[in-house]
Amino acid sequence: MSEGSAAGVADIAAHKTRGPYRNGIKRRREIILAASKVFGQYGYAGGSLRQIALDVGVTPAALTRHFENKEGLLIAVLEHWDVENDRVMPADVRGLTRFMLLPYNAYQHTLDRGLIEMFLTIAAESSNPNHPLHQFVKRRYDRLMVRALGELHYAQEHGEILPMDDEQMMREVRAVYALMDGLQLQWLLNPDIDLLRILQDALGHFIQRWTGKPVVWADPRIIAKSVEAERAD
Amino acid sequence: MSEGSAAGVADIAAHKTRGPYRNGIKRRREIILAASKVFGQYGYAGGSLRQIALDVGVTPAALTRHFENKEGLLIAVLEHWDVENDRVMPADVRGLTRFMLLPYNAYQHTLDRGLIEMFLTIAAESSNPNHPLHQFVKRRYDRLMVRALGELHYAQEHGEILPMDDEQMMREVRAVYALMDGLQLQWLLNPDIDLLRILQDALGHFIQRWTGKPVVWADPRIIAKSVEAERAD
DNA sequence: GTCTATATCACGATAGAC
DNA sequence: GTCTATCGTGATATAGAC
Repeated sequence: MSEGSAAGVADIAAHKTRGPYRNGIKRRREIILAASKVFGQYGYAGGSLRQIALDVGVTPAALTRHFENKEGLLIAVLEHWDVENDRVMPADVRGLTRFMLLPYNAYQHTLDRGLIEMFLTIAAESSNPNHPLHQFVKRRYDRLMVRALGELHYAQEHGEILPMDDEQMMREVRAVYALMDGLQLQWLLNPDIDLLRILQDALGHFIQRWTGKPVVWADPRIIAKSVEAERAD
Repeated sequence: MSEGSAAGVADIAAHKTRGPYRNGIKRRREIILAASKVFGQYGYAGGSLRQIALDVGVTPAALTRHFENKEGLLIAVLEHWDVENDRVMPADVRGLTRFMLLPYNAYQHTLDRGLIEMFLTIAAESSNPNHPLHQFVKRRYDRLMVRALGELHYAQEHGEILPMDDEQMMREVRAVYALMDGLQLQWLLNPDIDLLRILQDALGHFIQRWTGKPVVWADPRIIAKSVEAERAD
């Protein structure tokens, strides 16, 4: 849940160019931000359109003008943050470097508590096949896995890591992302833990096995730079 | 979320011995099982007392005779499964052995999908400090961490692992449980993944680092035996 | 594009009969 | 111990005025 695809860009772009929505795009953004906060705090089932509308300063009816219904709003929210995340973890960061950035990426997320709450809550909530958003969330996570697997392949093809068979690669990728998600859950329950350090330690051992060489983590100032990038919205 | 304390035993025992509740204990159990299913499927906020009552075959009013309110019911559910889990992961399994059993323990959980759904959903949902169950769940996870840390200490004192400082131990423990929780989340979204194998692989590398020796996993028949134990309810 | 007003429904909880 | 009946609340969603 810590990284995402760029689905939904076209959708948002459409609203930017089509006439009738010219003035609505700003309000639409406000709604998405408020919805992120509310869904993060109370989950999807627990969060109400009323609360979101109250936050924005409009009535619930105004929300259903911009988004078909509650479900559509959540989907828009998820897609919005997928796009946002591309700014922190650009698509042109490939191979092993992408994995090396994961701890920073997770650390970034801790700067906005509501986001982690939302993604984890939604993921757990929608895990049941009967949940209206199950397919959407499942596909989203599948894409994330495929993408990560591709990057590990890339690393191998470019000689960044020792040879490894496909099945093994998949297991490594799943373990790494499990680590990320699980640790973010722990951070939610106890924000005092040193998420960056624990993640670097654990991921470092994974990567060390992959490369056969000790891991050297980048200068912490990289964090500051990335933070800056994310804050610039 | 994969292992728990034995809190609540006294509570349940009281209902067994005290007169007025003599006949209520069976119904109480039915309610707890139904509640596990419903909370697992819909989360705490999303699950309703009505649905639980419908499952049991009584009216919602009957539920509030057995449990003060919705919150009290969920707490009873969590405590019930903590006790159940002690049968699979007995308290007298100490040190490194306890960690070696974690993959089987997680695998056990996959036999009853509702349980993983419930624990993960509740954990994510209640992670917000404003949630009525936040303190309860936080304390529960804290106890789990302290217990696990204690077992790693035990392993060190008995020469099962190489020396490690306290801070490092805590990080190792947190990483291991993050792995467990995160992988169970992935399993919920895609039950086809080989949870046992991925967990043994990843945890194996942790333990290998701790001991300095390769890990040999126990005969898979151990799984069958444990399953049998859990099924016997 | 946003409002007010409202339809419709489900929720948790309680009172009191049996 | 369980029932019926009901209260008060808050939910999503829609209709129609402005």
